[in-house]
Amino acid sequence: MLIILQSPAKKRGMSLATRKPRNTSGRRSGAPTISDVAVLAGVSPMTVSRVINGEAKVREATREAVNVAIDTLRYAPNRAARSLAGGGQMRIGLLYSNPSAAYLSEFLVGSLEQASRSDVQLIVEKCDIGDHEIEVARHMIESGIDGVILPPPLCDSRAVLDVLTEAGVPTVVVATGSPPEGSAAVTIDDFEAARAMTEHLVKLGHSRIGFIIGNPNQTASRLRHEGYLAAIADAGLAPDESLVVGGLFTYRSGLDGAEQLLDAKDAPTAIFASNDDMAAATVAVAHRRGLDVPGDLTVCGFDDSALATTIWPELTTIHQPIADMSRAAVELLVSAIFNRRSGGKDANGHVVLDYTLVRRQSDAAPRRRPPSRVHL
Amino acid sequence: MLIILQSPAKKRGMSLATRKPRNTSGRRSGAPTISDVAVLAGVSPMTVSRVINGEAKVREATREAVNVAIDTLRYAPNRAARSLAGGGQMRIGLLYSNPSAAYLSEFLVGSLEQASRSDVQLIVEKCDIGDHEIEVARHMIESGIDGVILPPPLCDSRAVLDVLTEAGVPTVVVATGSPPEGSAAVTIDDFEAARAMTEHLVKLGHSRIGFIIGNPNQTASRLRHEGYLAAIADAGLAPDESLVVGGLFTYRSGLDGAEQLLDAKDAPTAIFASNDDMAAATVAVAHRRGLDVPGDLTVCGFDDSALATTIWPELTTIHQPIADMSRAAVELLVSAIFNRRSGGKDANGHVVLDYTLVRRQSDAAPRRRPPSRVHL
DNA sequence: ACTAATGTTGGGAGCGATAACACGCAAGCA
DNA sequence: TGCTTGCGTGTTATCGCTCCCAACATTAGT
Repeated sequence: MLIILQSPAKKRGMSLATRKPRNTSGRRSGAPTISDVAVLAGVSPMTVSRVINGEAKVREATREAVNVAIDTLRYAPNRAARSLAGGGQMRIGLLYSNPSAAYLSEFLVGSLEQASRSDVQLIVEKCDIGDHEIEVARHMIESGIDGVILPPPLCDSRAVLDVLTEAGVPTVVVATGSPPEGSAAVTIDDFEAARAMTEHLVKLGHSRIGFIIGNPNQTASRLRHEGYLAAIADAGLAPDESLVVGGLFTYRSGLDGAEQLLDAKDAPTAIFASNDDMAAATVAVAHRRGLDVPGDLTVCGFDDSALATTIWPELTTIHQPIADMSRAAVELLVSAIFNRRSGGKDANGHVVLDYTLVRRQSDAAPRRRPPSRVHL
Repeated sequence: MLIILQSPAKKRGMSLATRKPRNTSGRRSGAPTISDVAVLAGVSPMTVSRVINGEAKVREATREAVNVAIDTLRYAPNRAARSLAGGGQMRIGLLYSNPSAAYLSEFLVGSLEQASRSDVQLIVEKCDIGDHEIEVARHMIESGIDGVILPPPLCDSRAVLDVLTEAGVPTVVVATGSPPEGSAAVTIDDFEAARAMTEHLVKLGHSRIGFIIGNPNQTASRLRHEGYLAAIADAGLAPDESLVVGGLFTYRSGLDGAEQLLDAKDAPTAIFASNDDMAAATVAVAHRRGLDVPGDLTVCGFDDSALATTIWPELTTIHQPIADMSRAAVELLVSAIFNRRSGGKDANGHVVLDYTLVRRQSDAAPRRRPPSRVHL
C-alpha cells in the first residue's frame, strides 16, 4: 500500500525541489490513523471515533463497516493523540519503598495494565523509607502529578499521607489496616483472612496454634493478629500468650520467632506467621531441628508471595490478589481525579477485594496427640 | 492501493485573528502550557521548546529568562503532546514469562523508568511458557508494537524470536547466553562472573567446589558452567565430574542437587549454585543435615535476587544490575526503532554491563582440612 | 403532506508540543 | 558600502484524536 499525504506545503516561493524529504518518508511512522480507517470505511473520522469509543448513535451497518476497516488496517488508536485531545492527560504517581520484590512486581504489572487501559501515565518512584520520604513525596507533587498510589508499607506513613492531603493530591492507599480519612483505599479483609486461616488450622485438629505477629508499624499486622485471636476464641481455645510472638515481617525476625515458639515447653503443633517470609523462616527452623513439615509441624503464611511457592514444602497461605488490587487502585484514583476535575467532591471509595486461602503442602493434621501429653 | 489525503484547503485564508483565540481563556485542568511560559518569559513558545530540549542556539540571557518562567510556573511539558508532535509515539512491548518475581519487578522498574524518560509507551504482557507463546507474540505484533524486549527466559525462545524477526519487529534480548543474529542484546558476562565467583572460592581455600548447573534451556546456564570449569582449570584443580550436578534454576531442583552433592563420599566444602533459588535450597539442605553455613559449608548463588537477602545467612552472590539492564534494553530498542524509521539499518548493539560479586554471610574459608583427609 | 422530533453523520476548531522554514539583524568580507 | 553568512527567534503547519455544533436523514404526529 502506498499512502501519499499531500499537504499545502507549496507555500510562497517554495520550489518543489526544496521541499519533499518530509512527506513521503519522514514524519509518519506508517501506523494507520483514524482517517485512514475513515476513508476505507467511507465515513468521516468522527464516525470512526464514535465506533471506537462505543458511542450509541451509530447505525449498525456503519459500525460494522468501520469495524471491518479497523481490522483490515490493524488500526490502533494513538494514545498520545487521544489523551491530548480528550481534555485530560492524567499522570499518577506510584510511590514505593520496601521493595518486597515479589509484591512489587505483581503490583506494578497490575497498575501498569490498568494505567495503560485508562490512558493515564504512571510515574513510578522509589522512596526508601528513611527520613527523606517526605521530600520524595513533595518532589512528586511538584512535578505536577494528579494523584498518588501508596502500596504498603508507605500506605501507613502518616508523614507522607499528610504531605499529600495537605497538597490536595488525591491518594489511594493499598492494603493498609486503617484507611485514613481523606483518601480512598483498596484492601482485603485482613482480619477475616487471618481468622479463616486460623479456623482452618483448628479444623485440621490443631489446638496449640502459634502466631508470629507482623511489623507493628503496619496496621495490617494488628488486624491479622486480631483475626487470629478471634478464631482462637471462637474455637473455645484458651488464649495462651506464650503462643504469640512478635515479628517484623522479615525472614530474620521469623527465625527468631519460630525458635522462641519451638523452644517453649508446650510447643505448638502449628504456626501461623503473618507473612510468607516469616513462614519460610519457620520452615527453616523446623528443618534445622529435624522436624518434618507438615508431619511434625504445620506452617502457614500470608500474602502468597513468590517465596511461598519457591521453598519446599510450598506454603499454605492467604492469597492476596495483588495485581487486582493495584488495578483497582488505579481505577479508583482515576475516577477520583476525574471527579475532582469536574468539580465534584472526593468520593472516598473503599474497595475490599476477596482473599483466598490456598492450601499447599505445609499444613496437615497434628500427630495423633499433642506431643507433651501421652506418648504414643 | 493509492490513497490521497488532501488536507483542508482553506488554510490559506486563515487570518491571524482567526487563530488561537483560546489560549488565554484556558479551560484546561490548570497545568501550565508552553505558551504560558512563553508569555511570562516574553518569548515565543518555540524558544521555550528549544530551552527545554537543550538546543544550542539560544542566547544565554533568553535561556535564563525562560528557565525562570518555567520554575515560576512549575511547568512540566505535556508528554502526550510531545510525542504526538515529535516524530511519533513509540510503543514497545515487554513480553515476560516465568515470573521470577524478584527479577521481574526490578526489571519492570528499570524499563518503566527509561520508558517514561524516552517518552515511549510500554506494553507489558504476560506469556506463560507453554505452547501458546507464539500466539501471544503474534498478538503483540498485531497490536502494532514498534519493538519488543525479551527478558529471560523468553530471550532464549527460538520460536518467539523467529516470529518477531519474521515480522520485522526490532527486538532486544536481555541476559541471554547467545544473542541471536538479528537482534540487539543486553547481558552481563556470565562466563566471567561465574569464573570470578569460583576463583573467589578457590582463594578462600576451597579445593572441592561443587557446582549446580542451571536450566539447560537457558543459554546463560552453559556460560556459567563454563566459567566455573575455566576457573577450576586455572586453579590447577582436577576437574571432578562428581562435583557437578544438573539443576533447573528452581528451588526444588536445588534441593535435589544439593542432596546429591552432599551425599557423595568426598563431599565439597563449597557449593556454587547457578542461581540464588538453588543456593537457598542448598542452604536448606545443609541446615537439615546439621551443617553450619558457612562454617561447614560455603554456599554461593548467582543473580542477587531478593531471595539472596531474604534468607539467613544472606547469600554471597553475583549481582546483576537488572534495572540497569532493562533500562539499557529500552534505550537500545528505542534507538533501533528510531534508526529503522529514518531508513538506517539496524544496529545490533550488544551491551555488556558489569556484574559485581557481593560478599555476604554464606561464604568462608573451609575448615582447617578437607574433612576426608586428616582429622585435626 | 408539512412541520417537529429524533437519529446519524460531517465539519472544523483546538489539545500542547515540535519540525521546518522564514526572517531580522549584526558581523565578516571584498 | 553592499552582500553574504549565520545566529537567534518567530511563524506556520501538523501530529491524531475528540469535542461542540450544524447539516442532513429518517420517522412520527396531526
